[in-house]
Amino acid sequence: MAETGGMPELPEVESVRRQLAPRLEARRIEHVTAVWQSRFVDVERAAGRRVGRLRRRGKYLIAELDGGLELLMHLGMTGSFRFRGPQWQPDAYVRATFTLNDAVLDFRDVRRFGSLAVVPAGQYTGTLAALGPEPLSDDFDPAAFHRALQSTSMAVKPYLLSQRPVAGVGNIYADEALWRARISPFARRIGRRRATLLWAAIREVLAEAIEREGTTFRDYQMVNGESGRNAAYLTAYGQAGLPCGRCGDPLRKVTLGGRGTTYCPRCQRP
DNA sequence: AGATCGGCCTGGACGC
DNA sequence: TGCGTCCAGGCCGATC
Repeated sequence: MAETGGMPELPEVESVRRQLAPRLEARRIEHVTAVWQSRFVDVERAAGRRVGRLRRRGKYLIAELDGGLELLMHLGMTGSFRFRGPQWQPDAYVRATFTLNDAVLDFRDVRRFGSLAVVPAGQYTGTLAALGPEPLSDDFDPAAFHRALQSTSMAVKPYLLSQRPVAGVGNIYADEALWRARISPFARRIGRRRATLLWAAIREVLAEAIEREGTTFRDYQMVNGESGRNAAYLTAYGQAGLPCGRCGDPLRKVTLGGRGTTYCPRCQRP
C-alpha cells in the first residue's frame, strides 16, 4: 500500500513556523517571482514590504506585512520552504521565490496543492474565515467543543477535517486522536464525556507531534531539510492490518468522506 | 443553509 | 521493461 502522506497539519506547520520565523521576521521582501499557478493570489504585492510577525492559524502561516497586508501561506500536501545555500539549490518544483534583503527563500511544492495570497490584514475567506479555535490555546474549550459536535449530523471524523470545530487537525491526527479517545470515526453527535476525551486526545497528539517536529513519511520536510520524528509513534494512521496497540485486533482501513481512515473496529466505539 | 461530491495535481507503487 | 491504473488528500466550488 502506498503511503505518500506526511502532509503538513498543525504540528508540521508549527515546526516550519519555528524555523522560518527567525529568518523571515524583520526582513524586507525585495521581490517575488511566482511561476504561474492558480492557487497564488496577489503574491507580487508582497514585494517591497517588510515582514513583521510570522503567526500560524491552523495549517496556515500568516506573515504580517507593512501597509496593513498579510501574506497567507498554506503548504497543501507537499509544500515546503527552503533557503538557498549549500544545503539547498532550487529544482523544477520551486513555485515561488522570495528575495529577502539578506537571503533567498524558495517555496517548493511538487503537487501544487499549496497556496500563497497577499490580502488586507484579517480579510479571510473560505476555510480560514470559518476556522475553529486553536487546539492548544485556551480558546479550545471542552464544553464548546461538545456543543459543536452536537450541532452537526456529520460523522465525527469528516467534521474534524472541516476545520470548523477545531483548527489544524488533518487526516493523520484525526485518526490518531480518535484512536486514543476510543471513538469510532463514524460516530455522530457524541456525548459530553466522550467529547471531553476527544478534546484531550486532540491536544495530546498535537502537542506530542510538535515536540517531535511533525510526522514525515516522505514529502514533509522542515526549513532545514530535516524530517519530523513522529512517524515512529503513530498508533493508527498508516497502520492498517497491524495489531491495535490496545486490543491486538487488526486495524482496518476504510474510506470515509473520501479520505482514507484507519481505526480499530473493536475498541473504537460508534 | 448545511452536507456531499468531484476536481485539482503529481510521483510512486503496483499489476500485467 | 514499459505502460496503464490507482492512490495519497486539503480545500474549493458546484450541486443536492
